[in-house]
Amino acid sequence: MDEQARIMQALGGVSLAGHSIQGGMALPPPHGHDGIDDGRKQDIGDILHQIMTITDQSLDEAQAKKHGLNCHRMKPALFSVLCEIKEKTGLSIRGAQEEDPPDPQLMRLDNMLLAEGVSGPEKGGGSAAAAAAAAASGGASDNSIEHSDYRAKLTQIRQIYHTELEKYEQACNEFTTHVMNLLREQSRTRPISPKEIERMVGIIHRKFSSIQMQLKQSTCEAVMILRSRFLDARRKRRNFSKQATEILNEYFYSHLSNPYPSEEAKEELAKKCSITVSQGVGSTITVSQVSNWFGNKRIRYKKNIGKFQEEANLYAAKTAVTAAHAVAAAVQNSQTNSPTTPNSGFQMKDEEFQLDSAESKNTLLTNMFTGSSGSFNLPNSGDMFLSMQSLNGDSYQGAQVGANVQSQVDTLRHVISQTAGYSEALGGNTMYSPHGLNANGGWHDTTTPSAVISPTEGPGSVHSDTSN
DNA sequence: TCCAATGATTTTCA
DNA sequence: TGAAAATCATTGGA
Repeated sequence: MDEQARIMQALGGVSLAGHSIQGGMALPPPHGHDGIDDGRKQDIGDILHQIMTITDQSLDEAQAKKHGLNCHRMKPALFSVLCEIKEKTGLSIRGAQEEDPPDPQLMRLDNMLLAEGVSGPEKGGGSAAAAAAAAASGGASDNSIEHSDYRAKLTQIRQIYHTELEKYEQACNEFTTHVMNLLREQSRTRPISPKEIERMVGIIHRKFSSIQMQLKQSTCEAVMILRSRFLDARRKRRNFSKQATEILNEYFYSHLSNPYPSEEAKEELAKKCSITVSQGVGSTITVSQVSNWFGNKRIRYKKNIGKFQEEANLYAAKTAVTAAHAVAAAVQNSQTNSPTTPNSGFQMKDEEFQLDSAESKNTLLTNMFTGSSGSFNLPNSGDMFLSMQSLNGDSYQGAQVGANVQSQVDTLRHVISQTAGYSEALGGNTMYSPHGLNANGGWHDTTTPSAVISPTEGPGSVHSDTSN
């Protein structure tokens, strides 16, 4: 109403077709009385009055009035004047509200959403961010589970963002169209210039862009939370299962002279640990975790050898017994498998693991654990342990071993007890002697780190590492 | 709640 | 680039 009143006031004194227009019926006539002028003034006053009071009337009544006004003979002239005035006012307003510069906050949000892969073309749902985080965590492929989780959540955010953005754009367009239609409709009865409509559209877009900003801000917050959780999760740890720790410890203590597993060995250990590990969904031990474990183990062992002696004894004994069982099983196997050809040698699962029958078993066993030359030579107990396990599997049945075998085991134990490094382990009373560490606190320099499975050999094959 | 154990990360070095 | 060393941070038992 105020706007109308202002327009009406502005109309006061404006010349219309050579006549002065007076604003409203209530306004006093400025000049002298003229019969014809009075009549016209009356008409204009009527129209304006009706315009002013049109909103106070019922819809039907207003529609009827509106129609009447549209058909009024003075309407076009009045309308053009009003448009002229409105145009001037509109221009001044428009001049005052020139195009806003791009909001830096919005630009920041846009850039972040683009960097995180939320907005812009889909390229794996923020794989760049995930890769960056992976690089920070030290292993690109090792964190694939976490990455896929991250990516899945980011994709979820992306989808929600795009759905909401679509809804927002739709709502914005619908509202703009509605307002434009409304203004176009109203422009028949009140002066609304195209520029004014344009300005109104601009206002609507600005209002909607604040909603868009909120949406972008919320999305950014969600991404930040997800990211921080993902990065924090890297620090979260779960203890390895007992079996996994045992496997790693067994390898460590049996390779004490050179506890540096090769990449293949690490992979094999990781695989081995993952089979037995039970830490819930997605809790496989990775190669980098194996590396971490050995790194920690080496440093902690070196720092406090005394503390680890008991553990070393335990694992050394375990390794020796496992080996003994494996050999006993092999002996048993040779006896049962080749009854008609006792001198043809015995063959185990692996084809490479063949022995010349000319050697007596005791000599064989002695050679095995003293590292002396022979067709069957175990380099160190570590390789022995793992190789034997893979040869013999976990299904070794002690009951199958007869008295003869048992005596072989006893012999073996005796032989092992004389082998450097494990003498105390089987003696029980004396402490395990840490070997491999040199005077400087470092491990002896060995040729190549032994592997669980040599790349050139199959499972269960025997290596020729004589570092022990 | 404390604290040792331990997995992970960061920094330094060869 | 891998390992050592230091450190952080969580876990789990007492």
